[in-house]
Amino acid sequence: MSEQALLGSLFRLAHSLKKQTHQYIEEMDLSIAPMHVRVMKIIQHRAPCTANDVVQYLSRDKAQVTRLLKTLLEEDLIKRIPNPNDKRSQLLSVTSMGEAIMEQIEDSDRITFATMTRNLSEQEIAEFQRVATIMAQNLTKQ
Amino acid sequence: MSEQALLGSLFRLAHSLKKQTHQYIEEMDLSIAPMHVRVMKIIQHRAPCTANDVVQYLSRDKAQVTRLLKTLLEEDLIKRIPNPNDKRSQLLSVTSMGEAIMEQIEDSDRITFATMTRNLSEQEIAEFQRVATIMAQNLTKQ
DNA sequence: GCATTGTGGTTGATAGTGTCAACTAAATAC
DNA sequence: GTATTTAGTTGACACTATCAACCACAATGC
Repeated sequence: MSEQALLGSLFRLAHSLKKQTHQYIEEMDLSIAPMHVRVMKIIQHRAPCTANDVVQYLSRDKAQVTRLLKTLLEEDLIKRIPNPNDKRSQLLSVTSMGEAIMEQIEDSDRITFATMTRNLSEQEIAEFQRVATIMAQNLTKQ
Repeated sequence: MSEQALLGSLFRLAHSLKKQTHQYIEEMDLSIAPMHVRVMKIIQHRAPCTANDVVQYLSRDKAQVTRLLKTLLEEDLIKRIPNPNDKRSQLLSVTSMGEAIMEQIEDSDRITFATMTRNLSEQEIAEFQRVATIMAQNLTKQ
């Protein structure tokens, strides 16, 4: 029975987080969606990286990633240059405009994070994160 | 920075869980989706309940819930009877066929849960669940 | 070299998830 | 008893996700 409670809490948590993201994206007047933000974060964090790196990290279909990148390129939030090691792929990085947007997004994330973790201690949060990471790994590389 | 890691783990976790659900639904040859399963769990757990109860619990639009219920009714997995207290709404419950399906689903959930929580102790899991619930509440009733 | 096979990425089609707005019917407020 | 609110339905549409077919280049094997 407690499994159900856990699964339920996790889904509600993920849904609330996505909703929050959706909301602040709208307030910033960006014509992108939560998944675009996630992709930008990945690119920013692992640049220079390829579309395939994003696919691997998100465990999503490459078709979806192609489309997410297409929008981000159209919006000038990311750019890409030829990959010297492989003419089939290109290296992705965030544009200066994208960086500026990311700063705002990070601010909003901090607020969301603070809301989510209010009345929780540093230790509780750290422990939660540790276990969440283990669980995510357990499910992906089974 | 650690916020990003936490958010990332949570999203990957939720995505993996949905993917698992999708997979075992397919293996059972059910013509429903993960959200239908979640709705069935809610109805089973809180029967007799109304469509509105499901809406509240999921924090989803009532239009979506209407359509999820429609499919479940067509598939004879749930049934509904007039609500004696309110002629606008109806009381939902799981059919015996639905109950049988739910048992299989619970089995699959147990496997998923075991996979997800392998190499984690009872305490770690309990603590994780406690914090997850608090976080979900923090975000919903802000 | 050159054919075979594999990989990075794109495109089309389609299923699933989520929300908004307009509406009906019944309940509640006054 | 009219006005307002609430439960649920329907239409329209955006977002998320996957599959299959395809092209271009890379890697392998001969």
